[in-house]
Amino acid sequence: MSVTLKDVAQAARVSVSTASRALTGTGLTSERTQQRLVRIARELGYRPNPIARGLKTGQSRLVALLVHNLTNASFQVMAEVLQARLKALGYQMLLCIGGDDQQQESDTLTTLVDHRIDGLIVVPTGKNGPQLKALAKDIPIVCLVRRDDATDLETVLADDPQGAYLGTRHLIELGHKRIGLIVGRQDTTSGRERLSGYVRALREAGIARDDTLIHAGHYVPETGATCCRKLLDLPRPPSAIFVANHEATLGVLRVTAERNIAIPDDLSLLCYEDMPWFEWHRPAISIVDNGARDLANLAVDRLLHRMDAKGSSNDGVREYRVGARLIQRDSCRQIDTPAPAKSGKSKSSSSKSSTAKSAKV
Amino acid sequence: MSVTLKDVAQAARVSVSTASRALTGTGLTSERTQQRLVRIARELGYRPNPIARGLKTGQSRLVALLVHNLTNASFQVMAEVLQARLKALGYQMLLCIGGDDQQQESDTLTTLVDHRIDGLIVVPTGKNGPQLKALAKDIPIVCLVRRDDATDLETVLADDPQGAYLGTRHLIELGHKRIGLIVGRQDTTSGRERLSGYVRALREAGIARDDTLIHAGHYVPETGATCCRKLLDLPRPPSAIFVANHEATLGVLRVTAERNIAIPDDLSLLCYEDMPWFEWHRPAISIVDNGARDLANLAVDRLLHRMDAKGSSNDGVREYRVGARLIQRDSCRQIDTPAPAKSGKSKSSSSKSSTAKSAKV
DNA sequence: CGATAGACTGCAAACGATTGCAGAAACGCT
DNA sequence: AGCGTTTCTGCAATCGTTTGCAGTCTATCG
Repeated sequence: MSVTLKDVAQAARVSVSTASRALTGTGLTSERTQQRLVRIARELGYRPNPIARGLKTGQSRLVALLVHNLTNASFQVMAEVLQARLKALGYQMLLCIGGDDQQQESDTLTTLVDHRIDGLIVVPTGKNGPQLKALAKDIPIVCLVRRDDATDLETVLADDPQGAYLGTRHLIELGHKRIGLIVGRQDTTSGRERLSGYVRALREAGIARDDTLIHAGHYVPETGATCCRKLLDLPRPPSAIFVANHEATLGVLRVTAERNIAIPDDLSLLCYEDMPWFEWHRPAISIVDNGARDLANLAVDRLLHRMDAKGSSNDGVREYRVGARLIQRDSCRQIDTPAPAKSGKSKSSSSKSSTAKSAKV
Repeated sequence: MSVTLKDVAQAARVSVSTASRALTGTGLTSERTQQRLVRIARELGYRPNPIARGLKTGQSRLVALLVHNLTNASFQVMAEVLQARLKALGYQMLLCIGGDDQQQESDTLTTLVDHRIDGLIVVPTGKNGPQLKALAKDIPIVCLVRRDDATDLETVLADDPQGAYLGTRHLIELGHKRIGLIVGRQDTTSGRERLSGYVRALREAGIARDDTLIHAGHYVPETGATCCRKLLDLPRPPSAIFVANHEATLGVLRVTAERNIAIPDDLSLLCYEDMPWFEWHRPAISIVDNGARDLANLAVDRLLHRMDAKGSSNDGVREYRVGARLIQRDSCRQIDTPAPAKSGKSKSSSSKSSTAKSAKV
């Protein structure tokens, strides 16, 4: 069907081997034939067959990204970054959705290695640690966003302790003393780390930790809602809430809307991770950005490095952190007065200028 | 590295050909050896090498899904559905992000055919019509969500005329007479079709079409915002807005929030396409669902059909529509009174029961 | 001028499967 | 027993590349 190396060789009246060498540019052919073959190949529209090549070389020029779902906006931008970077390097990215099912993820994994992918970037669910570990012997693997404790794979992570610290400190600087935290379960690394950052910021500011202000749960909207209710129902409710996950944010927004709580006037809201609609929301939601772009870029870098330095590639470093940064929008407000009695219905209306920045004066 | 067919054959003391036949189950081997080989293969952990197989058979058991981005939630669920279905059939799905760049999409396309994918499901951007057309001669292609007018490829579409009709009629039934429409550009099929559905519903209801109520533009938040402003600034603003795209919805929500317009009390809002946060938004946003799941399923069906009936597979039908359906939530309100003077600031507070359904009484 | 190194080139064997063809074995039939 | 069928098996070619090895040619040098 398509034109093969043999066709090119025939057209050029050379052997296939010469054609191969000329086109792959091994430098073992004369300048002249090399150029001639390149020209002829182009004229004929020759495209090397990656399957045949793969069979011989054992490489596929395929790199897989395995995630468990795509709903997280961070994954989307990471996927896009990876796609772009890898393509530029001559690799095709395979984006695979593992799903929540352990078995399905495992199957996908084996299919991928069957296809002899050259590298794998995976957001580990923690359900297939052993398999990953075994696979890592054969192909370069880099973990992204999460660490799999069952393995000692190289991992690229957001600096969660620092991000949570940054966010909390921001709220403290705005004058908040009672800051509610809705965080991930404490049996996950990210849950623990985000809590630790929060705690550290509090301690540095000399604010006593109040465990009634701290709620942990799964990263789903429902968690956000129930935790938010609990916080608001406290005898002394917080003046600010730090939601350590975008899914949970949905629940919080819902509850505050239901209770007619104005953000940021009645309550400041800070969120971890960005969503495209956050800046379109009214008020636009301030966030701690986990740096998805940087994460993705670093992940490719590490993976490529491993793919080059095949085998012995143990640099010692196993964990890379990329810094989080604060993006101030309109959902956090300076508290200057020592908190006047909450009216519970103080309609905030417009005044777009009530952002953290401008209120700082 | 891994165990090959030859290893299995040796272990079983048969030739590779016999082993091959036994394991692929061509029925040309004796029951006994067949079973024996299957057993041995399993014991040895034999996994056929798809690359080698592909080289010989010209098939790859790979099916690609090419989209231009992943931000649209519909694409996410479609991707998940396709992944699941295809995996069950023994195919691996390749999810590829074409991006906005025509060149990049084109490159991806050629890479895919280089890799001898068995089939392609593509959301056409319209930028690579000719290439798609050419490719269609070699591999089965099904277009999804959009039609590429430059080709006559088999296409699976949402029933946009019907969806828009459904939504508009819903608003009319709620008593709305002046219904703003923010729709896609009229040089796109979906833009035209959604407009046509809107117009038809109006006509059926005997409502005169008012072109000041109709605004078209790109599917981005900014469009939503500017169009929304124009609508609200009308001497006689609409009592309901139908936004024919989820991105534009962001802009609309922003503007209504800025202007302190209460939904649904001051303005009913209906949106095309679902987003995960729509039902968490307050008020939860009613939508016309384009049936992403059905679309995806139908697309696989069609693709598989083409892949089976290779070559002559021209059934005549080139376009499949899957029905849209209305999902009522809380953003549309019954208009019973002949529209009392708009106070412009009527704070709506809570009363969660003001949904379309309950207000119907 | 002849030897020899160096630069190219071609032959042929891989890579790991599938598959047409032909031979071998087993079987039934006259 | 002889023969034709049927059923199973193995040989070897093939898919489109890459690559070790050996051969050819040119050029350079003594």
